[in-house]
Amino acid sequence: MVSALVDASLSLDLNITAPAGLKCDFTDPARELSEKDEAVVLESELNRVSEENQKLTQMLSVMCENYWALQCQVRDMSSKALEKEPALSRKRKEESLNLDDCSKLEVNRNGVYHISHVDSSSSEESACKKQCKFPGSKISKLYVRTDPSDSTLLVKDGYQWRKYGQKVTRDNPCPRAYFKCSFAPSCPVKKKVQRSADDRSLLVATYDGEHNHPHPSQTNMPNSSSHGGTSSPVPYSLSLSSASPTVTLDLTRPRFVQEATDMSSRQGINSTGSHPFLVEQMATSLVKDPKFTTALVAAISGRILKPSLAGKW
DNA sequence: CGGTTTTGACCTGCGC
DNA sequence: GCGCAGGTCAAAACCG
Repeated sequence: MVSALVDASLSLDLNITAPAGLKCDFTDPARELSEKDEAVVLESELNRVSEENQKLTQMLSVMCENYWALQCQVRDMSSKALEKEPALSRKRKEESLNLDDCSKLEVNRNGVYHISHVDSSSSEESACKKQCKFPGSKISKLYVRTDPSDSTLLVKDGYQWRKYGQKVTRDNPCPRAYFKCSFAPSCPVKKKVQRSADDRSLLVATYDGEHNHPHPSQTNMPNSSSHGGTSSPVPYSLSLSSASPTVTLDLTRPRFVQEATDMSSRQGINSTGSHPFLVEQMATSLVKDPKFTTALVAAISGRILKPSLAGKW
C-alpha cells in the first residue's frame, strides 16, 4: 500500500512535463540549434529520471515482498506467544495493538512519519478512556528517527512545548516526557514523547487534541495555505518547495485500500496488504534504507538543482 | 527576572 | 478496598 503511494508520489514528482518556457519560435537558426540541444538534454534527463524511477519502484517492490514475508513470520510467532500468555491484561493487549487503529499515515523526507485518527468512535474506549473524556479530540502519533545516544526527548514539530512531567512507564525503560503547547495559553494540546522500547532510535510522540491557534510558522507566513485541520505535527505539503514534503495516506477513506491496490497493480507493483501496522513498518524500512534515501534525494535534487531546468521554472 | 526543566508528591482510574 | 500505573501538579533549580 505504502509502496503504491510512495511510488505514485515519485511518479508525480519525477515525471517531467515540458516547461512552458520551452515554447518559443524557431526562426533563428542558431537559436533553433541550441533549443534542439536543450531538448535533447531534457530528453536524456527525462530518460534518466524515468530509469531511476523504475529502479526505485523495483527496490520498493522487493522490499515490500521481503517485509511481507517477515511480517507473516512475526504474526505467526506473536500469535503463538499470545496463546502461551493468556494472562496478559486486556488493557496492555489493546495498547500493543493501538497502532492498528490508526487511520492516517504521513511520511516525510526527514524520516518522520505521522499517524493520526479521530477517536470519535467507541473502538478506542477501553484503550484510552482518558483520551475519550473529550469525544472527538484528535489523537495522533509522530515517529521520529533520532540518534539513540541522544537522551533528549525533543521532537521538532514547529510548535512550542513546555515540559510538565516525566515518568518511567512499566512497559518501557525509557522515560516518557509530558509536554503542553505553550504557544497559546489556552491551547489544550498535549503530547507525550517516549523512545520506542523496540527501537531506541525511534522517538514516539503522541499528540492529544487539536491546536486552537495557527501554526507558529504561519504567523510569519500569513499567506501559507491551511492544511485541512491536520493537528499537531507540522502538516507538510507534498510540494517540493516545502521543507519536508509529506506522503499522506488517508486510510479514513474506505476506497483508499482498493485505489492503492489498483494503483500498484497498474504500476506493476505487488500489493502488500492494507494493514496500518504494515504501513508503519514499511515506512520505517524506507527511511532506514540509505540506498532509498540516496536515490530519492538524487532524483529530486537532479530535478530541482539542474540549473538549466531551474531557469525554466 | 521570566520562562523552562526537573523531580517528588499527589490524583485518578482500573483491575483484582 | 487496595495496589498499581499513568498522568498531573507545583516548588525548586536552572538558564539565557
